[in-house]
Parts: sequence; C-alpha cells; structure tokens
Amino acid sequence: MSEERKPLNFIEQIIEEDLTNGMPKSSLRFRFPPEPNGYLHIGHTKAIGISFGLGEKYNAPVNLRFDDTNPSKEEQEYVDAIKRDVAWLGYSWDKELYSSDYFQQLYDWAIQMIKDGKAYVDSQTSEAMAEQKGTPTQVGTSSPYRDRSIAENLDLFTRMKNGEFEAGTHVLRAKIDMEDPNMLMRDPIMYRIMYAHHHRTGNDWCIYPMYDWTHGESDYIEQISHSLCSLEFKPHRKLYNWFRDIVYEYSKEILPLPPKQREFARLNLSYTIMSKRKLLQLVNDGVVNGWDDPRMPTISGLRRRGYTPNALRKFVETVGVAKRDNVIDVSLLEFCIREDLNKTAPRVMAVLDPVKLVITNYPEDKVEWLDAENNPEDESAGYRKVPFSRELYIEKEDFKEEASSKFFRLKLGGEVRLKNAYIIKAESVVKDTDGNITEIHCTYSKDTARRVKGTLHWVSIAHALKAEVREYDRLFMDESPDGHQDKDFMEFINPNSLKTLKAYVEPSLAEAKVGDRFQFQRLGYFNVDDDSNSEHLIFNKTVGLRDTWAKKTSTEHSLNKPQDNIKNQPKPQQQRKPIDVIKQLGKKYTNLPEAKQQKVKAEILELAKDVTYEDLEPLFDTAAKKVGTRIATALALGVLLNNGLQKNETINSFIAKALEDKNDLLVAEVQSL
RNA sequence: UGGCCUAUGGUGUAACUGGCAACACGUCUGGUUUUGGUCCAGAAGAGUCUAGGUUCGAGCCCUAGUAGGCCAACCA
Repeated sequence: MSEERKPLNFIEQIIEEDLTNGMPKSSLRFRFPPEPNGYLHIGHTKAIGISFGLGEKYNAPVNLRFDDTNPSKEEQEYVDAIKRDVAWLGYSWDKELYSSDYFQQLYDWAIQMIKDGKAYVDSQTSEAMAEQKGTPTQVGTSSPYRDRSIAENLDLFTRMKNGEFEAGTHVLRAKIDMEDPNMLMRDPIMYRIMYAHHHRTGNDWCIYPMYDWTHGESDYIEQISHSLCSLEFKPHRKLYNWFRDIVYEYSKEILPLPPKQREFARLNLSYTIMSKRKLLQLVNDGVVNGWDDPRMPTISGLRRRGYTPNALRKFVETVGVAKRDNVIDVSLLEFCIREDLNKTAPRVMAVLDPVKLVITNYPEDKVEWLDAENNPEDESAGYRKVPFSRELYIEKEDFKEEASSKFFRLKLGGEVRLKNAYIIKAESVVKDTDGNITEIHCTYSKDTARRVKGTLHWVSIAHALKAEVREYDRLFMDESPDGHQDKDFMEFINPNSLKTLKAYVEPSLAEAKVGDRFQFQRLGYFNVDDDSNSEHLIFNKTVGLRDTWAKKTSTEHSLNKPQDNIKNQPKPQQQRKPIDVIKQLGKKYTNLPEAKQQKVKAEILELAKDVTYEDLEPLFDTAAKKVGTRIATALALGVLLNNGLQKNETINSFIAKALEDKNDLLVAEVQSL
C-alpha cells in the first residue's frame, strides 16, 4: 500500500503549497503567451508542455494568448502557424485570446494611473532617456518632465492617443524610482506612439502598450493564477508585481485574483539555436528552405522531419523543469522519437546506395511474392507481400570482397540471409575498368532454417520504385553555436546538412501518403515529405537506427574525438586503489547504523593492508568537518602502525587534532593508536 | 562598481523537506534475435563548486568566497 509519489518539480510544489494555503483548485488557470513574430520551436514545446501539462494535471483551463503589442513585427501568418503547432502537439486551449483585446482596458487603467500621479508623459528623445536611465552599476537620474502636472499629463496622453503627435515624440512612463538597482523599475515606458497597421485592431490605435505594461495585466484580466515564463523574465517580476498591485486596487471587486509570475530555465538543445531572430535569419538568408525545413528546430520543421507529437511531449517531460541553465543532448530527443516510432512504424525495405546482386541459380523469369512482417513490435500490424527475383539491389556497404569475422555482412565465399527471403552465398564479383564492383554473383539456398550471422535488406530491381531520399545532418557543427561571444553563429553552419539520394524502395510504398512514417529496415525511420507525390516519391530521414556497428568502426578508424574516447573508457575495477575505496567508505561512516558501521570498519581494516604511507598521508589534512573520512584515516593508520610504521610529526599532529574532536567515534578510534 | 538567479556522474532531473545520493539519456560487457534495431541481464561513472559554521547526523540550514547566467530596446 506504500504510495510511490512522483516527485514534483518546483512549480508544482508552489501550486501544491498555494492549494494547501487555501487557494481553491477551481482558481487554477494558466496561459501560453507567444508573440506572433515567428514560428514556435522545440524550446517553446517545453513552455507549452509546462503550462498545458499543468492544465491537464489539475484539470484547469489554459488560454492561448497572443502577446501582440508590437504591430511592426507581428503577422497573421504566425498566429495561424502557432495555433496549428499547439493543436498538433495535442493540446487544446480554453480560449484563444489576444493582448490587443485589452487595449481599451489598459488605456483606462493608464488614465487612472496618471490621475493618481503614478504615470507621466515624457517628451525627450530615446537617447536622452537612455542616458538618464543609468547602467546596472550606476543609478539613473530623473527626467525634466517627471513632475508635469496631472492635467498636462492627461492632456498630452489623450492627444497621443488621438494621433496628434508624431511617432517618437512622447511616451507614457510609470513613475517609480530612477535609483532602483533593478533597471526595469527606473520609470519604465508604458506606451509609445506607433503608426502601424495591427493585424487585429487595424488602425484603431496609434499608441501601443509595452510588454511589461501588458503582460501582467493581461494575466490579471484573464484571472491567470500562475503566470509561468522563462528565467530571463525574473528581473521583470518586481515590475510585474508593481503594476499588478496598482490595477488590483482599481479592479479587485471584479477581478479578485492577483496572478503571480514564476520563472523556469528555458530549454537549450545541443548543436542548434533557439532564438526566433536567428531562426528568421536562417530563413531569410536561404540557409534553409523556410520555417518548416526539416533541419529546423521548429515544431513545424520537426513535424515535417517525421517527429511525432508523442515523442516531443515525452521529450519535454523527460528533460524536467528547474531553474538552472541547461543544454540538453540531442541524443535524448533522438531516443524519444526512436522509442515512439519503434512501436508504431511499419517496417519496409529500401536501398539507399545500391549495388546489383545476381542470384545465378535463380530462374530468370521467376518472381515470388514472399511474406514480410510489418512490425515485430506490433502483432496486429500483420504481413505484406514483397517480390523476390533473380536480380536485386543491396547496399554497397553490405558487401566486401574480404573482411574479418567481425564483419557479418556479405563477403566472397560467405553466407548471409536476405530478410524475409533466402540464404545466399557470394561466389564472384564483376568489376568495371576502374575496379569498381558492378555486380555481385551469388547462389541461393532454400533452406532458410539454418542459422547465419548476418541479415541484409534488399529490393527486387524489376519491382523497385525509385524514390528521392533526403538525409539530414545537424545544421551546426558546434555544440553551442550561439554560445560564443567572439564568433557569430553563422560561422558554424554545416555546409553538408542536406544530402539527397536516389534510392530504390519496395513496391508496397507506392501507396504511401504525405506524412506516413516507416522504418526502412536496418537504416532508420523515414517519412513521406510534403513535396512528395505518386510520380515522385520523396522521403525524409527522421533519425537513424541505433547503430553499434557504425560506432565501432568509426572509433576504430578515426581519431576524431580522442578525448571522448578517453573520457568514456571505464576504469577496470582492479585499478581502483584501496585508499580510494577507504575514502569512499569513510565518507558516510558516521551516518551509518551501528551494525553497518562495524561491517564497513572491518572492510576498511582489510583494505588498509594494501595501503602505503604515501597513499595515506594526504588524508591527514582532511577538513575537520569530514569526520567520517578522518575516522577511516585513523583506522587505516592503525593498521599501518601495527605493521611497523613509525610515528612521525605529521602523524602525531593528526592524532593530536583528532583527540580534541567532539566526535566520540573519532576520539575512540584515535585513542587506541 | 550594483541587483537578481543558479551550482548534484559526460548530459538532464531527483533525493518524501536534515538520515546509506536515485532515475533517464549517453558509454561499456554479456545474452536473445531473420533488423549490428528492439528486448533482457549487468557494469563503470558523483566526497553534491570551495572554505568555515550549526547538528548525533548536512546535497539540503547559516556565513563568506568562487564560477556561470540574466539585467542599460519607444522588443517580447
């Protein structure tokens, strides 16, 4: 009956705490607030997973709110793409909302703030204001317009709204504290004049509210209980609360719940970038073919690449939620998609780099349609027929004229199984004038029950379909392309991130539809690209199969990553020095229950027989705090002394210091020395 | 010459709030296998950034350091 409670992340803990402190569960409400100025990427998937995941966990509504306060950057196209991506991930939002829906309310509150002397119109240039703002280490100074009368502020602000001023001539600022150590509190701008067409409000407004004076208030209007965002907004929290407390005073009768902002570390993925601005640059510079290029870390790119919503959700669930900066290894993402596709993707055969194979003892005009299992992981997937004939294609790299016994693919005189078909033996090769192998001649045997080490995939030449296969490599060659202050991320672009192959696939694939996912056996997972049609089949390689053979051969033949190899070498157990084991045992000594302590003590005494004085000496300096280690040291020292070691000054001072210790165990052990 | 945040195996996250540092990925062995996949069994790898302190007992609490991140857009 022991209930294993799943550990909660820090945000869930905060919510649980609020709940036990009296917040009704029905008050829980979350939101995902993208700015429609670009496509969503895998980093957003984490944010989406957190807020929508909380919604699912607590059965609470989650709003999709577009933070659309900057019409110069935002477009309807992005709104549509964002909705498509969130829905594709399998989340459903309670309401589709826009910060621009609240422009009037925000304006009314701003008027009230002016009347209360909490906001003023500044009429300086942005340079002058930046100057007065100070620096992180230097306080700011007040604007000469800071003490304008309420009447004048009201008049100016109304005229700003009415379009009487040019862009850039006036702004509305909150009146807070130009000397606050948090620069965001130094009279932040609330409104600027901007004559731009807004994707929703058109030309209704020519003043637009800034992020800080919009986001928190939108949360408040929607009665969001927990407003979750990434770490870089932590400094904004003070301002978020400042604005919130003011509008709460104005409207608490109608809007009783003041929201709270909490911040988590955003997701970073190795070998890629997560900045919408930089992603846009890749699109604009033609490095990739659009936001949904399969090499892009965008949700639409991953979708086109063949990733599943399941895999992505599992991924963000696995990476967890915390507050420290992180870089997730792409291998985890790849693990998640393989795990999902392994269970669901039908297996088919495709040859990407073909060489012709002729079965000399197979009749020329004969064709057999053999049974092939669709998915060994899923019995209900059933079987299909694949055609077998005298002339086949196999992968070039599956044949070598000569090879070691470690190579259990096809070699001259060797036998191998053809998947779903017969066992063949390579007899001879035909070469062109340059010495390239053009044909492999084999004989087959019908006895398929025999055990042979290797199994190859193949296609019948006469029946195979031609297909284009797009193989992708990482877009950047550096683990952290935008993590270098001296180098631009564009310097790390991998020039060979896309490889287009002419492949041959089994005929059953004629009916494959855009988006369908398959495992090309022994190769990896592939899906049908959006560009594909029945005349011209196109597949994207989603991810390769785990390949321990490729790993072995590449580490044998290349010295590419020597440090990786060294790092990953496990140390043989025998080489672990006794003194190290003693240290480890000693560490927790004082925490152990009595019986276990005796056992460990005996172990240490035994190990100490193989310890030299040179090994032990450094431990005499162990910090006083590490009592356990000092006890272990004393025990080992006892053994050495018994074996004839003479006391010296270092030993004596160790003993003297230990005798004065408050820990009885330590004192007892030392006294016997 | 500031403020805020963070620090646990190679990576990420835990440790029931002070009691023998766990899980996942990755790495390495071995087994099964008509995919060098999957699956199964196992291993290596962490004195929890440092130095003090509180405590019978500290990854967790306190103090001081160190390192990294964020903050000076009429962006979000």
